[in-house]
Amino acid sequence: MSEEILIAPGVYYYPEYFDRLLQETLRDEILSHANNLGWFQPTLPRWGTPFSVKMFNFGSLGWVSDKSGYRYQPTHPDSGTKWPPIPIHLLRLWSSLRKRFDRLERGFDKSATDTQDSISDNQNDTFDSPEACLINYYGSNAKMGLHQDRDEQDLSAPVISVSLGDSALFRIGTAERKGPTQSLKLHSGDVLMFGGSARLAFHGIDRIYPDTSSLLSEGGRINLTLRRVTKPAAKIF
DNA sequence: AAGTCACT
DNA sequence: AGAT
Repeated sequence: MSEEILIAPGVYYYPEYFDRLLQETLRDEILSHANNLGWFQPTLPRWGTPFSVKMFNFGSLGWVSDKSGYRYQPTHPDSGTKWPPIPIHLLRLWSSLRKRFDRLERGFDKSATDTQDSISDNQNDTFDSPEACLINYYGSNAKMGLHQDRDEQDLSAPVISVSLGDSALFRIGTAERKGPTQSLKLHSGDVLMFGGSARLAFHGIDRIYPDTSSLLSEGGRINLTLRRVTKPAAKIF
């Protein structure tokens, strides 16, 4: 496992989790699908004001927003096409860090169960695989105001996010809008995970630092967020 | 208000 | 630039 840094209760930072080769693999898979089916531009409920970021999704359910509201749906809002499957490297990331999070939350010592800490898949993982992978593309002037991820029925699983491309200034606070915040500079390949007491923490992107990465030829930043949406089915032995 | 702008 |  790469370095693990506790930012706040329930907020974990893994700098340089993905090496350059894996970043390139993820980039290629994301861009081929998103450019093929098309990015969509989310708009604010009621007002219809467009976001500055472009979006796309992988997985059985994708997050979308328009005048009707925020919601998860299995199809692209423009074409009605089903979202492509979540890339294998992201499923592995989820499997690994989701287990890690449970142990950290339950207060277990890592060494006690380390031999079980495999990133390999097995049938028991299906019940807890990520259903949604939202992809946000930030141009050099794009921002994302402070908000909560609260459109999921199941808030017990953490949110896991991956940064690709240009660096960004990320800010995260508490579950209260007026709570104190901390800023963190995220770089290409970094992973951030927040859940438990931080699952409803307000967070956002204050700015993108242009030309700080060569990963994306057109510049900008791609952020991937893996989430559980529906209540997981009961595990039966 | 997952926006945009303002102020310290 | 960075924090709010």
